[in-house]
Amino acid sequence: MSQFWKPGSERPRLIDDEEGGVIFYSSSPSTSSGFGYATIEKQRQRLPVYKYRTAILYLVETHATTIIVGETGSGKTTQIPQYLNEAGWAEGGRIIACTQPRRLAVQAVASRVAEEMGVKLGEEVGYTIRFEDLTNPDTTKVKFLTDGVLLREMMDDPLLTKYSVIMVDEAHERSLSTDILLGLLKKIQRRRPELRLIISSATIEAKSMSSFFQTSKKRKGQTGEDLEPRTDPAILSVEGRGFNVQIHYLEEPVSDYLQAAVSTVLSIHDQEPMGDILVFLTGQDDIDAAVQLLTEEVHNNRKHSGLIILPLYSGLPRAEQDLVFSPTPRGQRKIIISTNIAETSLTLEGIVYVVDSGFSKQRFYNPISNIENLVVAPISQASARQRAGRAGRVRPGKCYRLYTEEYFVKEMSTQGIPEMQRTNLVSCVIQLKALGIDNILGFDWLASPSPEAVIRALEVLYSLRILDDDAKLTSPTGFQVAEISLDPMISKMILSANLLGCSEEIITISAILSIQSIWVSVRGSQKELDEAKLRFAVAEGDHVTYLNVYKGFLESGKSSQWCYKNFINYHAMKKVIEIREQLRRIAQRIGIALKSCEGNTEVLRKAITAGFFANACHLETFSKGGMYKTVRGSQEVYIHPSSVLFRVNPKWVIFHSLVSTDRQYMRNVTAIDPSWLIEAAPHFYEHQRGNPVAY
DNA sequence: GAGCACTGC
Repeated sequence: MSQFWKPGSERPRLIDDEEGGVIFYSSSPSTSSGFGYATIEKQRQRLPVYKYRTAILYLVETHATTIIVGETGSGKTTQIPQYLNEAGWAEGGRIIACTQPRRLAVQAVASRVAEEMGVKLGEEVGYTIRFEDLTNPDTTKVKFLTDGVLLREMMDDPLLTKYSVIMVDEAHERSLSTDILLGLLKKIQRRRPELRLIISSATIEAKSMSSFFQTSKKRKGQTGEDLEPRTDPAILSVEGRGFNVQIHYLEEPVSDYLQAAVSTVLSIHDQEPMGDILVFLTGQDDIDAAVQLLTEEVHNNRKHSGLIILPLYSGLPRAEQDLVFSPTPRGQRKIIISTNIAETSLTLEGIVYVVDSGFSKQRFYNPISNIENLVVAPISQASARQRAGRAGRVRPGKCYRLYTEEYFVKEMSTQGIPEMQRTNLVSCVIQLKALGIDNILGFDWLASPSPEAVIRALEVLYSLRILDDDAKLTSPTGFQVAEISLDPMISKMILSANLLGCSEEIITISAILSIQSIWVSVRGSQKELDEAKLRFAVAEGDHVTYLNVYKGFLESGKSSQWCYKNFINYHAMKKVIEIREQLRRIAQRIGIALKSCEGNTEVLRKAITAGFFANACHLETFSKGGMYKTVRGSQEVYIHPSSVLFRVNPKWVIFHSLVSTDRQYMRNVTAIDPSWLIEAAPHFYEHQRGNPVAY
C-alpha cells in the first residue's frame, strides 16, 4: 500500500463524482461487486437533490424553464435526468438531453448514470462528444453531450425536435457555447412551447438568468384547459454536500504572491495536521518558480522533509500530469501547484488545504487591434469560492487567501466577465449566420458582446468572402466554412487548397494548427529540442515543416518511440490524426476531393495566404532586431524564437497567431511572395495607397 | 533567444 503509482504500471482508475468533475482513484474497483442495484438505489436517495425530486418534476411540468441552483455534491447532474426519465419525459421516442461544457465530464457523468440505471452505456443512456458518438437512435433516452455538440446539432435540426427536455449544466461558467446555446434555446422555446429547459448553475446568478428567460408575452387560452406551461421561470435551490471550509485572509496585502504562496505552504506544513495542499497560481512560469523554491527549501531544511511537490498545468507531459493523482504515502504531504485547471477541469482527491493567489491568466480580446492577449488578472469572488471548495471534498478544510477580506469584498467582481465579452467572435458569428440569424447585434444575448467586436468579426468574415455585401453567408464558400468545425480562416484555407490542388497537405496542416503544439515542452533540454526541429525544418517556414513531421510520424508507423526521439508530443500527434480524419470526412461531405500537390510548396503557401492574408507582415529593412510590421495596421511584430524562421527573417511572411508578452510574437510563420496577397485578396489590399505591396 | 490560463467543434 501507500505506493506511488508509476507511469507504465496499471493506471489509476477514473471515476466520476456526482457533479461531473472527475476523480482519479487508485484503489481497486470494489464498489460494484456483490451489492448491486439496491445499494445504488440507496446511494441515490442519500443525495441532497433526492428530497427535491417531486418538486423538480412538478416545476418542470408546469414551467417552460426551471433554474436549479445547486452546490457541488448535490447530485443534480446525475439525478435530474434520471428523474425525468422515470417520470416519462423520454416516452414516445423523445430524448432527455443534458449538456456539459467539457468532454471529460460528459463521459464521466454518462457512464455513472448508465451504471446507476443498470444499463449498457450507449443504449438507453448515451453520450456524444466530438469524435465520439455513443448513442443509439432507436434506444437512447437520456443523452449527455457537450454544449458545442448540441449547437452543431442545430445546424441539421434548428428546433432540436427530438428533445423533450434540455438541461444546460454548469451554466454559471458562462462559456461561449453555453451563452450562444442559451440565447438560441430561448428562441426555440417560442416555437416549441412543449419544450422544457432546465438551467443548472452553481451560483445565485439565477436572477439574471431568470429575467432572461422571462417572456413578457402571456399566452392566450383558458387557464383550465391550457396545456402550455407557465412562461415565468421557476427557481429552486438545492444544497450541496461539501464540508465546511474555513477561510483565512491576509491582514495586510502582499506585493509578491509567489513568495507569499511559498511561505504559506511551509507554515501550513509546520503547523497543520496532515492533508494535501493545493496552490492556485497563474501559469507555467509561476508554477515552476514556486516548485523550485519549495524544492530548495526541502533540501535545505530537514523539518520540511516529507513534502512531495508537484506542478500541474495542461502543457505538462502526460506522465507528469498523472503524478498528481497518485495517493500520498503515509506520513507525507503532497503539494500540488496548479493553474486554473484544478478549479473546474480536474478534481483532486485528498485536498484539505487550498492556497489561493487571487489571480489567474485570462484572455482579453481587443477588437480595435484584433489581438487577443493573455493577461494575469484578479479572479472573481465566484472563482475564489470555487477554489476554496476544493478543500472541502473529503473532510473539513481550510483556504488561505493571499489577499485581504476587504479586497475580496470591495475589489473583486462577483462573477467575472463572460467569455462572450472577451473573445474574438468570428466563429460565433458564423455559427449564428448558419442558423439564419442575420442581425447579430440585435440578437437576444444573455450578455451582449461589444458592437466593436461584432463589427470586427463581420469585417473579417467579409474580407474572407465568407459573408457578402448584405452580411449573408456566401454560396458556396460561406456555407462550406460554416460546415467545417474550425477557425474560419483555416476553413477558408482548406477551401482554397481545393482549388489549388493541395487539399491533402492543407488538411494535415489544419489539423496541426488546431492543437496547442506538436513539440514536447522541455525547459531543460532546449538545445536538443532545437536540434530535433532542425531535422524537419525547411526554408518555407513552420507550416511546411509540420508536413515533414507528419510524414515522418506516418513512416515510423505512428511510433511513440520515434516521437520521443524527435521531441514530438505523441499524444498531440494522435490527436492530429483524429482531427485530420474528421476533416477528411467533412471535406468529402462538402465535395472536396483530396489531392496532393506532390511537393509543390508554392501552391501550399498560396493556399495558406488565401486564409491568412490579413496576417501578412513585411520585414523592416532598417531595423536590426528582426522587426516586422503587419501590412494592414502597421503593428510591430517579431518572429517567435520557436519558429524555424527565427533569425532567418524572410522579407515577407504570414503568421497563424500572435502571442503577446513584452513584444508581439508571431507563431507558425511561413515565407510568402507579396504578389500572392493581391492574388488572394485584392479587395483587402488593392486600394491601400502607399502600401508596400504596390511595388 | 523566448515562453503558451482553460475549454470546445
